[in-house]
Amino acid sequence: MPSLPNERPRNPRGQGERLREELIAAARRVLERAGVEEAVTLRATAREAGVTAPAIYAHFEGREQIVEAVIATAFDEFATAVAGDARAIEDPLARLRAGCRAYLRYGRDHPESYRILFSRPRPSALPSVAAAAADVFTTLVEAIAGCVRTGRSASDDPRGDATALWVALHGLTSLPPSHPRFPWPDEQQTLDSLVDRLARILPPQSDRSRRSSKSGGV
Amino acid sequence: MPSLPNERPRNPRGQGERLREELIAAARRVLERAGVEEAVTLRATAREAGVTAPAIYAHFEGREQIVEAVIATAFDEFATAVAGDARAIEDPLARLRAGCRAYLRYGRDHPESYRILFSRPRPSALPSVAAAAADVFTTLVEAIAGCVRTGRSASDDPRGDATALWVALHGLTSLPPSHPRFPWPDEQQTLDSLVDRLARILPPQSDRSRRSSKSGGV
DNA sequence: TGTACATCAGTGAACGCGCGTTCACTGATGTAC
DNA sequence: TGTACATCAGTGAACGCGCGTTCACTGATGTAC
Repeated sequence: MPSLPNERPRNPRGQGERLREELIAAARRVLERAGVEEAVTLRATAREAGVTAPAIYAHFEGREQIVEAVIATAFDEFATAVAGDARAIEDPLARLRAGCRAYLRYGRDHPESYRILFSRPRPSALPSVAAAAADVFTTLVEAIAGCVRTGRSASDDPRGDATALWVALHGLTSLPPSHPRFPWPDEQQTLDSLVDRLARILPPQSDRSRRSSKSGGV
Repeated sequence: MPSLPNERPRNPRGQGERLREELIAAARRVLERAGVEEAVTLRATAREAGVTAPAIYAHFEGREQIVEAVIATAFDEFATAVAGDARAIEDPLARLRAGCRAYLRYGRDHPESYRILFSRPRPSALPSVAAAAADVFTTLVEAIAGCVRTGRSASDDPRGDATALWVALHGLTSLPPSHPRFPWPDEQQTLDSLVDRLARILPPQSDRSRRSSKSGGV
C-alpha cells in the first residue's frame, strides 16, 4: 500500500549506510520544495527517498535526528560556500566582498535551507554547526583586519564590525524574501553599501592622498 | 469528550462577535507559547479560548484565516509600538533612535510574533500588513530626512539609507536569538552603531565646528 | 401577562487523513563446513 | 562443490493520535401576538 513512486534498488549487502546519506538528501529536497521545516516528516522523507518509513529507523532515532542532520549538512555547505571560496583570495577587501556576496547568494539559492539555519534557536546547539558558524565569522573578522593592514579599512574593532556586518548580511538575506512587494533597491548595491559602511572601508590609497586631510571618520 | 479546561461563559445574545477577538488573542498566546506557527492549529486555538473546535467556523473560514488575523493584529501592534511611540518625539535624531529601540524591543518581547511577521512571504500579501509596514518604513525615512535638515545626518539618500537600516535592524532582531551561544556584544551598542553608520549620523554641531575641516565622509 | 416561536451562541459525535512508531516478516547475499 | 545457516536491507500491516471539517443538535434568550 505505501506505493513508492520513487523506485529505488535495494543497496547491496554491506552498503546499508548509503541510505543515511540518501535520506538526508531527500529531506533537504522536501524542505526546499515545501518551504517549511514541518513538511520534513519522516514519511515524506521516506517517500522522497523511495523507501518505506520504518527503514529510516535503521539510521535515525526519529524525525528530530533527520532534521538535525539536515541542519548540520546545510550549515556545512553554507560555510564552505562562504569561507571556502573566499579563503583562496589574497587581497583582503576582495576576499571580504566575495565572502559577503557568497553569503547572500547562498541565501537566494537555498532560501529554506538558509532559513532553517538562522531562524531557530536549535542550530547552534549542534557542535558541528557552532564550528561552521565560527568559521564563517572568522572569515569576516580576518578579512576586515586584513583591510586595516592594507590601509583599506578604518576599523578599530574588527570583531565588533564583523558582528555588525554579519547582522546586516543576515537582514539583507532574510528580509526582502519575506516582503517581496516592497520596492527593494538593487541588492548588490545595498550589499556593497553595507560592507563599506560597517567594515569602515576607505577609498583606495591614491584617492586618499589626493583628498589629503579631508579623510577621516564619523 | 473535548474537555474544556479553560472554562468560559457563553457570550450574551448579540455579542457573538466577541469570540472572534478572543480567538485571535488565544491564537497569539498559543503562538508565543509554542514557538512555531504550525502549533496554531484550529483545535489548539479553540482549546485555549475555552470553546469547541466547530465554534470557530462561525468567525473564520478555517485555520488559514486565523493565522492571517494573527499576523494582521501582530503587525498592527508592531507598527504602533515603533511608529506610534516615535511620532510624538520632535527631534528627528531622538525619534530615529527611539523608533529603532522600539523595533528591537518588540522583537525581544514577542519573538514568535516578530518571526511570523518577517519570515514568510505571506505577510505582505495582506493589505493591512502592507500599510503597517509602509508606516514603519516612512517613520524611518522621515526621521533620517529630519536629521539631514537639522544637520545631524550626512545622508544624500534617506530612502536608501532607511532601507539599509531596516535590513540591519531586522538582522539584529532576528539573528542573535537563533544563535544564542555566540558571544554577541552589547545589543544597545550594536544598535547605536548601526544607526550611526547607516543613517550617516554626524556629531552635534558644536563638535563639528571645533573639529572644523576634519569632518566629512567615507 | 402568558405563550409560542425564532434566533443566537455555541456543543457533541463522527468522518477520513497523515503522522510517528512497533512488530513480525522476507528475500537476496554472503559464510562455514 | 553443495548445502545449511546467518546476516543484511529493507517491507507490510497495524496501532493510536491530533488534526480539519461536517452535521445534527441544544438550551438560553429575546420577540410577536
